[in-house]
Amino acid sequence: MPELPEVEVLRRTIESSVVGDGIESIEVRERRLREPIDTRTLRRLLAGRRVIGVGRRAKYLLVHVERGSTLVVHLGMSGRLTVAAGDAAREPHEHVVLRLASGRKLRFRDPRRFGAMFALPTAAIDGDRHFARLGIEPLGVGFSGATLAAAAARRNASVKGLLMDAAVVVGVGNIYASEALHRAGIHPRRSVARISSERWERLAAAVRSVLSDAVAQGGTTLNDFADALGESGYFQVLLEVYDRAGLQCRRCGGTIRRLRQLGRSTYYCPRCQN
DNA sequence: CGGGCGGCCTGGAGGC
DNA sequence: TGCCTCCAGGCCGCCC
Repeated sequence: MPELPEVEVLRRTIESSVVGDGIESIEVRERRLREPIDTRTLRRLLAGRRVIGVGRRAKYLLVHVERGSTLVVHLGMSGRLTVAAGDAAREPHEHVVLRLASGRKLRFRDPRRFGAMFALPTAAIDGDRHFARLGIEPLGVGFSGATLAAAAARRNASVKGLLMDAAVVVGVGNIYASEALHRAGIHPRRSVARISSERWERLAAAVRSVLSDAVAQGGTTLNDFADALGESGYFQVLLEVYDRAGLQCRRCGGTIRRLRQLGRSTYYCPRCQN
């Protein structure tokens, strides 16, 4: 589902459309998400307050409201958070509706219910169990090949496993891990113990470039990603390996292969990745 | 402690 | 057409 670029695109569209608007009321129709929704806390911390900013940490969207509270939204695999007219017809799996002072509604849909929605004091975010163990932001300052090399010390995992470990670097899921490794020319199964510092730098740069290119394209829409206004992304047409098994590598002409790794599909080009 | 795997859910695609 | 199986972008907790 949504990885860092999709959540960042959502952040920007939510920010431009709801900052300044007020949350009038909160209706929870289905509380059984990955974590059950605590409706009373949502109402206590959010109702009657205006949205003052929208942030993101890893794949979590942070909707900051007046008087020091934050609504946290995680899209899981199939979640969508969209702004709609107040009288818009209810959509399937619309679990939470926030009525806004402008008359519109912010609605959360999630067919698979792998998502999460909760509220907490803004000052408590860093210490909260969802955030306390998260690693570095790949598009922020300080992320480099040295970050990855340091995390690789005393480990023996595959490089793809390291990239997808949120305690090391956040926001990189199954699609962008495959894409970044392809850009860097590194085989996804390569042990982290056998990667030179030059390759770590190349990989960190590839992670950064693939994520920022995806943000610029509005994210990747394979099935259900859409931003706050319901717009799809376009990065899927620029994917070099993901979901392209059997097709030609656009860089070297080799044939893209799929393998099973950590229970997930990994895509790579055996000719230009080693 | 690191790392691998199953489980949580529903829907869509593809095979028979 | 219908039924079955597999698969999906995340994350947590359990096990070794």
